[in-house]
Amino acid sequence: MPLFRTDPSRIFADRRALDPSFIPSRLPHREEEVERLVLDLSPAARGERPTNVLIYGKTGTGKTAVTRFVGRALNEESGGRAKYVHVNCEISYTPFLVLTKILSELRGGQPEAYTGFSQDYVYGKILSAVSASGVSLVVALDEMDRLMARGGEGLLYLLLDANERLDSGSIGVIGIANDIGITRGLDPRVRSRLSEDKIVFPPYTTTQLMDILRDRARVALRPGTWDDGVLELIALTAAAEHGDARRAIELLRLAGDIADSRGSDRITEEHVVEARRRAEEDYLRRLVETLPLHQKAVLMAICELLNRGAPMITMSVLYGAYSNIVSFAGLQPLTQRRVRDFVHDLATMGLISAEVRSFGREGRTTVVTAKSDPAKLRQILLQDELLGSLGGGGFGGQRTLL
DNA sequence: AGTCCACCGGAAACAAGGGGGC
DNA sequence: GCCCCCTTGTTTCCGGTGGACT
Repeated sequence: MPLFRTDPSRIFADRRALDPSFIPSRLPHREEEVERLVLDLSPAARGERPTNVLIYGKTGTGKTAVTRFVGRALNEESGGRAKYVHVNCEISYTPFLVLTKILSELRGGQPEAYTGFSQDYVYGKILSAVSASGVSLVVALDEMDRLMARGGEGLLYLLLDANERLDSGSIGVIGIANDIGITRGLDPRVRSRLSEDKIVFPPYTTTQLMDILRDRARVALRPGTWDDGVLELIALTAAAEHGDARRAIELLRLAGDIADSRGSDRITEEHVVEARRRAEEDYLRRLVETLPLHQKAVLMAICELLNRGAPMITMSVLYGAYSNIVSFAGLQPLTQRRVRDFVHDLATMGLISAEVRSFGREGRTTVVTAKSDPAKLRQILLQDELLGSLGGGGFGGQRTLL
């Protein structure tokens, strides 16, 4: 029996319509937000400076989709008077990378290497490109949160201040962030200039998610392969997780894939349940597999301590366990300060929870507890070449590393 | 009220690596 | 070949600090 099916899909009519990057022709329940953003950017369409705007909302509330949607229209309809550039700060996560991304977009979208040039040089090139063409440049900084820890404020200052230095043309900024508190601690001048307008994207409700899913299903799936019951199950799942539309669409695609691979001619609730299980496991696996080695070792130490029924994992206990594991592997342990950062990172990812607690005379320290299933984590960690080899092949049973 | 523990967490310095200009 | 720029990951340093204990 062949491993792959080559006959046309029984489920999908156009699977791309369920891609995360797909921009649909209409955005249900975001009409107001679209209208508001259009209003903010309309000066740019006439070649004037647009209103700077801050956009807030949790993941999957349509921030990126709305901004791209409006930005694309701006590029198409302004007759070259405006140029919209969308920067994903997950990828361009330093001021320098953002500036080079903007410059290469201004020069036609070909990625160019600017390493070795100074930030000032790239900034100057942007200013002269804008000035020479007289264009209204609109820069959207998506996932701006990522940038703030790495000198994002300086970049914002440069972009917002650019208009003072331009003879012709202008620059407007759209800041897109998950956290509403992102402007706290910003220089008041930067903050007030950036937030000339603020748009908050509320989470989608279950019924709104249903509408979105129905829209997508009509384009992406063959008629008769889905029903409202299936979509509702997906919508309920996503609504439970702060109304995340991206996740809802991903689940629909995965459920479709599962139905397809089983040769079914329709998506059932069973497929959705299976999709949900796989999505969770994939997420965990991806997260853990991409951790740097020492961070994996820290996580492994936590799993081992829990495995041995350690009553409480304090920083010193954890550091001791981590040092053991790393030394086993013939490596030099990193300092406790660094491990502290790792613990903090793991907690941010939701893999563990870490809480600073004081014990009076016994001092103050971070206490770590499990958040995901330690046995499952351990299973994934043992697939790492180095960590897995520590048990001498037959590892994975009851033996521990400590 | 003051002490003291066991770290916490910010900041700065440092090392190494990738890359360009001259 | 040397110098400069940017990035990433880490170490070093050090001024806090919550709350049980005296």
